Amino acid sequence: MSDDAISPYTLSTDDGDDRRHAFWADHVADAVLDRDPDEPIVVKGGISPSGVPHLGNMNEVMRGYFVAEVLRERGYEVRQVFTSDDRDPLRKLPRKLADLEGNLVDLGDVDAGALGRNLGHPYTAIPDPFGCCDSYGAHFSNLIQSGADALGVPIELASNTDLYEDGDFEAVTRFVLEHVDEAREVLREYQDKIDDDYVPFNPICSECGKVTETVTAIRASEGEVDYECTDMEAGDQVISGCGHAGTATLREGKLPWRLEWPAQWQVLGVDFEPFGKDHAEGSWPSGDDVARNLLGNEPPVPMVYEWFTLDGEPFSSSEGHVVLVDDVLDLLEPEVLRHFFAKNPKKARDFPLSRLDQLVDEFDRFEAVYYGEVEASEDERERAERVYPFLVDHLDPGTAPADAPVEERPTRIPYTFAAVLGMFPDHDVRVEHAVKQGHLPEDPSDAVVDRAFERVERARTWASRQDNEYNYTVLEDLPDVDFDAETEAALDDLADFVAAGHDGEAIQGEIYETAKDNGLPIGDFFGAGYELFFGEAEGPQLGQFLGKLEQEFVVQRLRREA
RNA sequence: GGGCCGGUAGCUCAGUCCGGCAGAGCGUCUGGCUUUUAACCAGACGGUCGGGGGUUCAAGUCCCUCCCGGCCCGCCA
Repeated sequence: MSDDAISPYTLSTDDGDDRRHAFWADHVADAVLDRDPDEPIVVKGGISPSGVPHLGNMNEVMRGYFVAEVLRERGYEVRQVFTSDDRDPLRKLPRKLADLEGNLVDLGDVDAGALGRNLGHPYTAIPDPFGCCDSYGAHFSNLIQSGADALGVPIELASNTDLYEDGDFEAVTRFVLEHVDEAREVLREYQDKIDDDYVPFNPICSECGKVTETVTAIRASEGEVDYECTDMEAGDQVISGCGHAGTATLREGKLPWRLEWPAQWQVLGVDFEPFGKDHAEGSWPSGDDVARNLLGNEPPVPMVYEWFTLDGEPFSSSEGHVVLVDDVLDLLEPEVLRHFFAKNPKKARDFPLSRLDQLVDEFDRFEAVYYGEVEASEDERERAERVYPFLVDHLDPGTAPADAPVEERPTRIPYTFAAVLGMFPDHDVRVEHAVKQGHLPEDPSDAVVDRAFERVERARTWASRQDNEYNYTVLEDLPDVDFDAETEAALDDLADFVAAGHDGEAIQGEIYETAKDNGLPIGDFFGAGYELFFGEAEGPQLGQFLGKLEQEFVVQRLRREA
């Protein structure tokens, strides 16, 4: 490894002066600008379109985005390029796929045989299993693009296949093959398999279409190599070659990853690139080395980000433990999700679908701190003032709170209260409750209600998908019930208790008392309550729940009056 | 085994780069207010800053060491 290799842990490094930033992206932007980059400054990310692009993959888009936006705010022209490494060969069949709407689909539900026959082929040369896009690679690239779109991030998607076919990679590929000895020498530091016959170029077999590994002759000046289509090991299985011996141009193949990444930096002029921690100790040092000591380039400013988990478990496309951006945006507003990605990339975090309310509450506070509505520490305020404008559409980055038009400030209903509102099917009832609780102004305009109630729909979807304690629908009208005399008496007693004004905990206790006083088995009494309010045999903790509803409604329903 | 990143209140996280009283929200508890409340207000409880050692007038922050978790250390990407 070269001695001047730079640490990818950019956020852990000293600026070298007294600059102190509330936002990590400012720290990175400083590091980029210290290089005196030419404009447009290029921020890159990229993934292999091998399967379902889940929320974790969005780090690759969002981490770069915030740096790009900070640079734009400082007056620089910035391109955010995203490479789809779609010339990579399919090495194993994914167990789960996703259609263009983001719905997960089992491998068995598509033509798995057609996919299996394409092992070893570039993703862009494999038919789209859903038949909707030009290729397998294009299909999943589209999903990445729509994820970025949904979060309002303008990326320029660059297909590796196109970069090869259009000749953008030709010069650097030729250079590598002309300096194959030096290339081997650099790579040998990182890979055991580099012998004197190793050629860092993988031609695509003209006969069977597979990405091959055996180059038998190099004619760099003529822009050609000879190859033999030999067997290829992929994990624990072998993808067999067809044995064809042929000739390929430098546009008809690909560079191996350790060279391809630095080649992208050179061809696209990349100034900054974030990447997951899996690259930190592996391909980053080798890429840095290749860029400096083989290609003679300065590598981009790097930044390692930690991975996050989904409900405490690693993302796993194959096991279906994934969530896509579109799924998440059914549950919370884009700005809340952007806030999640604006947090310190050095920390491994959980994305808790089960506790999304906490994530939303955190954002609501962050927003309130920005607008100076709540007390906060100096650090917290500094961070909110700097970061918040990057999260929302209604402010430009760099806007100080004093300059922010207050009338644009969104009305937010606390998330769990929104979930409670969601239990009522009737719109007017929802509004009534929200106004009464002070979460909406008196006589709110339709526009204010519509905007605030977007969260009600989301919270309702959340309750339904999580099937949690908010996933119930309150019956608007008295259901057709027929209780015995004891039950009716007990319900009347409970109604009197509620009418006297007690909180949920007290009501819960009283339910037990009332049942006992009237000689009812407690389970039957709870059942009667669930029947009355939900038309179901079971429900949420009843006392707590009734305490959350409007008293008059509860009393009338308990008395079977409405 | 080696390298790297992380570990702060019950939960979610700021604060570590640059040493200066251990912080916020949620949750819990107490009280208040609203002639109803999950709302609102006030307060309380809650900590071995993973453990230990060192430097310092002063350490969550710097140094050493150990523990735990993740990533990397064959190929691929």
